[in-house]
Amino acid sequence: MTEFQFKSGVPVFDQIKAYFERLIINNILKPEEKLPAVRETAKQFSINPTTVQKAYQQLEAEGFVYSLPGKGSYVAKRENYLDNVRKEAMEEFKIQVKKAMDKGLSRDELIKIIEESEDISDDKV
Amino acid sequence: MTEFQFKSGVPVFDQIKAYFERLIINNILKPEEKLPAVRETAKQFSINPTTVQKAYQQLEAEGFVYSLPGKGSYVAKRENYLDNVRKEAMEEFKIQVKKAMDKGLSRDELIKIIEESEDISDDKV
DNA sequence: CAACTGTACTAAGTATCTTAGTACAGTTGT
DNA sequence: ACAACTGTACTAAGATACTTAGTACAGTTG
Repeated sequence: MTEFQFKSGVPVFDQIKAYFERLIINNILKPEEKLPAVRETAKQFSINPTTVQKAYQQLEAEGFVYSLPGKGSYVAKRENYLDNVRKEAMEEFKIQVKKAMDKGLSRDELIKIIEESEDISDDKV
Repeated sequence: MTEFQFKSGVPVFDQIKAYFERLIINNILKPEEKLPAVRETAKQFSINPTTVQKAYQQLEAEGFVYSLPGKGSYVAKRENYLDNVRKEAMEEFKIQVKKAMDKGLSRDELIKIIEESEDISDDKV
C-alpha cells in the first residue's frame, strides 16, 4: 500500500493527487471507472475528507476525472489529459536537465542514467 | 540581476542558497573568494538579514563555504562539496526520470530532450 | 426512505517562512 | 583605542499554507 508522508514537505493533497494521477495515466484506473468516494479514500489513508476533496477537485480541474454530485468521481477520457500531461512533463524535464547540468553532470552521464533506469513499476496498486 | 520570487512556493532562503550554489559549483565564485556580507546580500535583494543568514548557514553545513565570525564567509575548496553535489544530483535525476516516465514519456524522448538542451548559461552574474 | 454521493462552508490548530529588533564577540583599518 | 565591519544568536510577531473537524445541503441509488 502506498503511504503518504506528512513530514516530506509535499502537501498530502498533492500526494493523493499524484497517486491517482499515476494510476490514471498508466491506465490502471481506466476511463469511466469510478474512483473511491471522498470519504472512503480519506478513511483508507487515515486523513481528512477535506484533504481528499481538495485532491479530487484538482484532478477534475486538470481533466483527469469528472465528478457527478450524488454519484461519484469517474476517470475521464484519455484525450482529456494525455496531451497536456506529456507536454507539461517535457517542460518539467527540461528544467530538471538544466538543474542537473548546473550541478556539473554531463549530457552523457544523464543519458546513461536514463538508459539504466528501470521500467515503470507495476507494484501493488 | 537574478530576482527572487516570494510567491513561487520556494522559500526565499532556498533561492538564495541555490543562487550561490550555482555560482560556486560553476566556479564563478572561486575557492577562498569572499561572499558578500550577510547584511549586504540582504540589502542587495531587499530581504531580511535573518533570511540570508539561514541560507549562508546551510551553505556552510553542506560544505560550500566556511564562515569566520568577524571576518566573513568564504568559498570552500572544491573537494569539500563537488563529489557530494554530483552524487545528490544523480540521485535526484533518477527520481525525475522515473517521474517523467510515469507520465508517459519514453526513454528516447527524454534522451532527445537532453541532446537538445542548451549549454550551461553564462548569463549575467 | 435510508444510505450513499460530491460539494460548500466555517473555525481552529499546526507548521513554516519571513520580518524586525537587539545583542555579543571577533576582525580590520585608522 | 576606536569605529566600522563581520558572523552569530536570540526573541517576538506576522503571514501564509496545510490540515483537521464539524456541519450542512442537494442529488443519486436501491
